[in-house]
Amino acid sequence: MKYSHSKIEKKWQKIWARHNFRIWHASDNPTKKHIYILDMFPYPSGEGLHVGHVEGYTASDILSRFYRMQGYDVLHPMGWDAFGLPAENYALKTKKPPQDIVPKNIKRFKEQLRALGFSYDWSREINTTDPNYYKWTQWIFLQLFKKGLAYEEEAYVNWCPNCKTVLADEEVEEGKCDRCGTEVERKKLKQWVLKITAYADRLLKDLDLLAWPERVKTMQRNWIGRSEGVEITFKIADSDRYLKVFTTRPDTLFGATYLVLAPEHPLINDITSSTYQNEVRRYIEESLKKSDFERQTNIKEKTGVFTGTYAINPANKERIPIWISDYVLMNYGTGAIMAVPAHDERDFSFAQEFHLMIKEVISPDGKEHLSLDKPYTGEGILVNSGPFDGIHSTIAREKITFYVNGQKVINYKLRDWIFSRQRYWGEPIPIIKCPRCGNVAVPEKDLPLKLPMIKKYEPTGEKESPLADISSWVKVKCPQCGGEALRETNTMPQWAGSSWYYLRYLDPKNKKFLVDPKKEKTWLPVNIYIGGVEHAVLHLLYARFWHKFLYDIGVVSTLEPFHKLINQGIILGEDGEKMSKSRGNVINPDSIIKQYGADSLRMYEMFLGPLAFSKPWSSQGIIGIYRYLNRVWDLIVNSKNFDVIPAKAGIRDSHLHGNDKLRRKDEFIMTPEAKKQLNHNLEALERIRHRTIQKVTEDIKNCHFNTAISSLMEYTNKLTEIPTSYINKKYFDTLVILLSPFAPHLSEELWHSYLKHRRLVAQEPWPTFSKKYLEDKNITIVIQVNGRIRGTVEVAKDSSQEKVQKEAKSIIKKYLTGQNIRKVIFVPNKLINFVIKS
RNA sequence: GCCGAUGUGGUGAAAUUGGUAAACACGCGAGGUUUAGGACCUCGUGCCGCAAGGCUUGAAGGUUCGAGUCCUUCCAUCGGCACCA
Repeated sequence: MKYSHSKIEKKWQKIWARHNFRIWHASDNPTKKHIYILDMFPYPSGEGLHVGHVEGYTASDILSRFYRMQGYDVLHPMGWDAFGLPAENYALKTKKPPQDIVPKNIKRFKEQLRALGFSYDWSREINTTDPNYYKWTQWIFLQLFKKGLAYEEEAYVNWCPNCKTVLADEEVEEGKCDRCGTEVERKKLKQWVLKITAYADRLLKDLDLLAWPERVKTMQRNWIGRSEGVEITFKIADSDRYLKVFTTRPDTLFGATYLVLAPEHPLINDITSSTYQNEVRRYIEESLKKSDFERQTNIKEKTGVFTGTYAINPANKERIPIWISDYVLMNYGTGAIMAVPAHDERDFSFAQEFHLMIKEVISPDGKEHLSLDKPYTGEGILVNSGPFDGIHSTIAREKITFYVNGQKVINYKLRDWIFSRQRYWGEPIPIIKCPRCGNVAVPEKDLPLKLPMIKKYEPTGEKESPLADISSWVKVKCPQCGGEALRETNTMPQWAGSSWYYLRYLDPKNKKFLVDPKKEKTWLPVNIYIGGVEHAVLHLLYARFWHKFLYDIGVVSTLEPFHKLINQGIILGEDGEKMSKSRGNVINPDSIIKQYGADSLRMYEMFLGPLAFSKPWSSQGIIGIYRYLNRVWDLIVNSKNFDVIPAKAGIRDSHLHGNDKLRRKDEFIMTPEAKKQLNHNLEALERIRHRTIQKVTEDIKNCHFNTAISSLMEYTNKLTEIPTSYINKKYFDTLVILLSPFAPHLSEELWHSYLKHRRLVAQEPWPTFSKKYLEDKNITIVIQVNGRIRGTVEVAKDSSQEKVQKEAKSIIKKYLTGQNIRKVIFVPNKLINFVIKS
């Protein structure tokens, strides 16, 4: 019998699919040990599943199957993140509504996931575009609105002229739209904004609670960008106005030789002296035209303009000029800085450009230097700082802050989350704009506020979404005063639905509430969350924000949603480059499944290397796994290996051919050496079985799937060395059970049809190992002289030093003759090291 | 520039607390089987050397009886952030 992967896989997929895959359903039984293993749900694009999805989903499937066999109640759900631009853009291109396209894509994805044998609990399937789902997305928005955490604000925002919508800061990469690559523009627009900054501190601090990869935590820390500093007030000279600046280095205050305002700073009009007004106006116009990105690209060349006005440095009462420059950003700190060119690179280059005074106040060696050719940004001793001379900068920070009555403040780089999109395919924002009452929440009983079908969903390119055209939908009575009002026509961003989906899996059909508190307590937090690193500052930050908000209003009981996060690495093309259509190096999972089967694909991706590494695909490599599965099949089904030992032992079997060999397996006459070898192998086999169970168990727990597979191969190789007829069936049972999370179809087939078990292998308890079998009776001890290996000796386990030393000495006699042994280091069951004088 | 991760054969990679570096595979070489190719099976395969032996985990130091593993400095690759005062 040949291993026919496609037949076997179809057969078992059909069996698993009975009763909507009931065998994979989580039971919600509160008395059982439970574990929540979650995948980042896919965006069902028209492209279908790629090999990167397969990697993460296989890892989580192995874990799920493993924990089920270990007796856990496992929650392993799947769903669809289907709102957002890709579906809508595809709809525009094909002139079909997204409502038609999305279900088709979902169907394709679901078939592909099924063809890979993933053990999802499909009874909990969710879809972010389903009104029964987004009802609760809207509900969460309303709670944010009621707490004042969702509000409208007129601000400069990122506008993508191609996607014709605003974007969140997180969606802009190097000044470009992360979706289409178009350079974003700066537009002043009134937008819905979520106050994520109110949670900045908690989002930062609680990272310490999480078992996440360090780089993801670092990315979030950098993104939140907390910095402690001081606000210092400067008096404007010849005026009774004041100006606040933010600095993290108040110790350098005596070196502040000018101030700089952002071009958007509200005080500019009031303080600019009449002679400089034209110049200032021109400069501001120029810089407001630039996008944030343009302002940030030319880092070296500084531009700016003098206001003609001076301020008083509160430390030394010196008059210092006030300048305007676009290297100062309005939306960080106070939009104004004190410039200390001697100790800051940006201020230094600005001062050089405009010939402003550079005054040294921090010196690494405590001496004054006549001139600086570059700024010194480190700590040191204060000079030129009046009463503070000679004090170390770290101490002077406090003292000078107190001296000038500075206010300690904490600033964050994190900005509030711009939450409206001028596009059709998203959750409608449940707000009614009433000319009398202002923004009014849609009553909760009217949720979901359904997204209406529409003829033209092209983006308007204006601040309204295409929904604005449907007057029957837009015109509405104000729920508060009953007067004529209009609906908000903007929709939510793609990230809304994915910010809480892990909660809905717990209770997907609950009509009364987002999630039953009892179920929430049973399952949260998610124990293991697997997905790509590309969501580090988008989805993962947004979801943590919403979760913390839901915690505050009592919907969830844990501080954090995802306890352990695992990022799978990227699978590169065979050329070592990122897979892409234009490079032509894309590997299609469907064709791999067709050629080698889902089991081979799953197992190959796991064998490739550590889960978190980026690894290139190798079409030779998958053949290696395919061969291995064939060997397992042959071992159990065809028992091809039976003649190995006799052949080695010198029995001539050349007159036997093909199937004759199989039939004649019991007729071998063994030579004494062959018998001895066989007995030795059989004795070793039980220890190897236990060790393999231990290794595979621990490796799966640690997600070391590549080494788990290695030890399965070693175990299989050992079994192949012994004639099948001598092997107790339990050795094959163990192999198939251990293999089943990796290659479930093949395993079920062998388990059922050849090892003749009645239950599914997936429902078999995971095997256990016992300590007493883990170690050999005899142990090889390494013999070293001065730490260099000179030989080995086999002794009984736990032999005394005396005994080992005696034997070892005789083995490496030639290295010791005439030498003075100074010291002997003995590590029981490991090594013995003779230290001799040289 | 700052932050994070990673550097081991021809390739993907293994290696409890520091204790036989290169497990498991791919590739390659030789042989077997096969009408042939493919598939399969057996043996070999870090480097130098005929051998004895010596060398080897990005580089250089250090700690130790002993370092891929610990410490210091440096280099390279990948990823993230980047005028955030």
